Amino acid sequence: MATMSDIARRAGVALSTVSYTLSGKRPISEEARQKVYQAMEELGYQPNFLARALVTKRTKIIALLYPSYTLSSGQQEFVTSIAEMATTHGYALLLWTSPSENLEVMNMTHQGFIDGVILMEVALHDARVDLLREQNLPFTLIGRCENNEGLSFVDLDFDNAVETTIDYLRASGHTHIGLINQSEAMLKREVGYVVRARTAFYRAIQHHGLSGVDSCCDESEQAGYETVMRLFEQDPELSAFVLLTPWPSGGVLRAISDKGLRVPEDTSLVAIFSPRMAEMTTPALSSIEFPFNEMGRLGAQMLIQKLEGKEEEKAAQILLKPPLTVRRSSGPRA
Amino acid sequence: MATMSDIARRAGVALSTVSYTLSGKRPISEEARQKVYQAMEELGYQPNFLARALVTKRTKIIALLYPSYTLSSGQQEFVTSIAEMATTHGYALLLWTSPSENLEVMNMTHQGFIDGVILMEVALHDARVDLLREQNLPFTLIGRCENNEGLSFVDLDFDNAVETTIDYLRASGHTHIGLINQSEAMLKREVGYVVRARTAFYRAIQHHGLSGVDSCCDESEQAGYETVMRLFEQDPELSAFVLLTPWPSGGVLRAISDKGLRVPEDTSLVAIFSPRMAEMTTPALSSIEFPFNEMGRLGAQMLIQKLEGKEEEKAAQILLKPPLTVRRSSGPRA
DNA sequence: ATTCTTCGTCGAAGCGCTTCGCTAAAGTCT
DNA sequence: AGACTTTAGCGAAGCGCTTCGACGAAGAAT
Repeated sequence: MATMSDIARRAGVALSTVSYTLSGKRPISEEARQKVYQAMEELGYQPNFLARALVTKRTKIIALLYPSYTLSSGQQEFVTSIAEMATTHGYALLLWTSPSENLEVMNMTHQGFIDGVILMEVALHDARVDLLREQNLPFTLIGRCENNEGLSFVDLDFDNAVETTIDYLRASGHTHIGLINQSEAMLKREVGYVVRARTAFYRAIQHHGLSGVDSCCDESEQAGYETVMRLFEQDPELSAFVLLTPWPSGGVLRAISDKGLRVPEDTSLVAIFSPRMAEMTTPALSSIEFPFNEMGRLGAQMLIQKLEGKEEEKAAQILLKPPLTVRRSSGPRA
Repeated sequence: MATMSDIARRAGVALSTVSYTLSGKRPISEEARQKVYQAMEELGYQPNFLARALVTKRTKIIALLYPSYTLSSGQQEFVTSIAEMATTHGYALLLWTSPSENLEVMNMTHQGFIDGVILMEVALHDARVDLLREQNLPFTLIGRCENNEGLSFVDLDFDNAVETTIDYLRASGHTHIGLINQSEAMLKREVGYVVRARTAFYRAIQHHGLSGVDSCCDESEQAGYETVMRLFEQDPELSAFVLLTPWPSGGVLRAISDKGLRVPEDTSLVAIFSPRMAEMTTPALSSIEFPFNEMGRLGAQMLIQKLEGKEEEKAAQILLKPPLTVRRSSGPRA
């Protein structure tokens, strides 16, 4: 690999001249510029970003920090839109796992490699936030904590989403509603939207004088089946379900069908996840249009602005309220 | 941020002594070791990986290189398993996009930042392979080219998968079969499995004296619907479809249903993609069990072995032949 | 007692780049 | 013509680390 000093020698100029021709931070004569470019061409020069980063303290890498080894269903969909936004702005995306039980790792790893961080699966009380603050690393959240003072985040307004859903179901004549939430593990970790969805669910139920039950559900077809069966045992009069995780959907439908019920005539289903997922089932699921792409893009954009712009802008806090799209899985109670 | 020289000063030892205590590459007295650790503690020292990498020429970062901005359906599922394997071995994963029409980007970006590369959506003739070779960057493929001499790859044996599928359908009495392939764009780019699936399809059709039609299909419900309708126009006697992309599945089922046909009584469906996706539809799709996790893990492992081990092991070439799982979407022709 | 080995430590070079301060040469102004 | 600015380019310092060679002080061997 040719280095700058190779170029300098070959072009017959000083090392710094080469650097300045590349960066354009000082005027360079046309003549020198030509010689430098030619030398670069001949030697197949490629700048070493590591060396540059060591000096400039900027790597143009941002990290996507998620707590477990495997991303939970929804979170995966953020990745590409974040990566796209990052790439567009000349940043690369580093996937960074920190098992939430061992934050030590976060300390040691990648010091200096990362310009900023996007936090996923944010918990109500998230130790990572404190750590990041302490380390003085710029970061934004996709999701939010309980106390969000001074934090930049983009999140879906789950309270609103659940309320909208319950309103809609109530208006369709449903009085006994089940909530099928994310996994037990995520609830235990107090991941923001999981807790919020649950709370909002019971608040809305109570507010309208309805009757509701909820359950966590793992990310598999079978779990969906079992969860529905269990909920029906708790309340045989259930006529509607709200789904927060896509993978169990098939099992949910199977269980309802096994119960001798039809969707949407007897039982209504409303999903709060990616529309692409909602359209895979038969019948297609009515759903709150979870704007993964927009959220990912916004999160990345907010971070990049922090990195590029003047440090002290106010923390941007964005709460999206996507509409409900009615598909084939819901309707008036027969 | 405290640096090594801060530690050295505080501990009253030489800079190099600090370095050696950390790396253990030379013996250090217990006494010195203690002083160093204490100083590190007091100053909250964290090593700067950038500086280290500049010297050692290793960043412990591997890149996942994909050709477009957005990952196509299947590819997404590799990401987490690769990330997991990488993390386990102390590597981080960088998401790296190179629009296939502009490989220049690959040259300039991230020189020095990347120890090795995993290539996704490999085309039969893939310019990126040449480039990577030229740059002397270690890499492995998930997928494969036409000529794979000297390449390390892990791929699903699509020829075998398609043959197995056609065999099964034929044995079930189906004689007119449709193939619903990935998008036109991917076929045009000659992405390996897209081309191979198509070729293998017609080879198997011909071999058994069946009749077959194929079509590309974009990644949406609507596209699935339209594709099926189009294929039925080409051959009204179709009684089975092979699916290579999950998102259109809902639309495929809807179209079949609109035609007044039932699955599986009238029409059989077999998928070649992730079982999780196959279980979302109703009825759940029979499918070749695409081993995303295993492939991702193997791909990452192969690369890491290259990076860690002796340079010159033979290129590992792994071709997986997963079995067909029959679910509810297929059966004997009525 | 003298030489030969280890052992623990130190200083300095160097990875490939950016950037600062300086200096000639050339251009501008009275 | 002299003083003053501007322009283009040079050399050197330094980013934070690894690693090499050297060197006293012990301990082992003769």
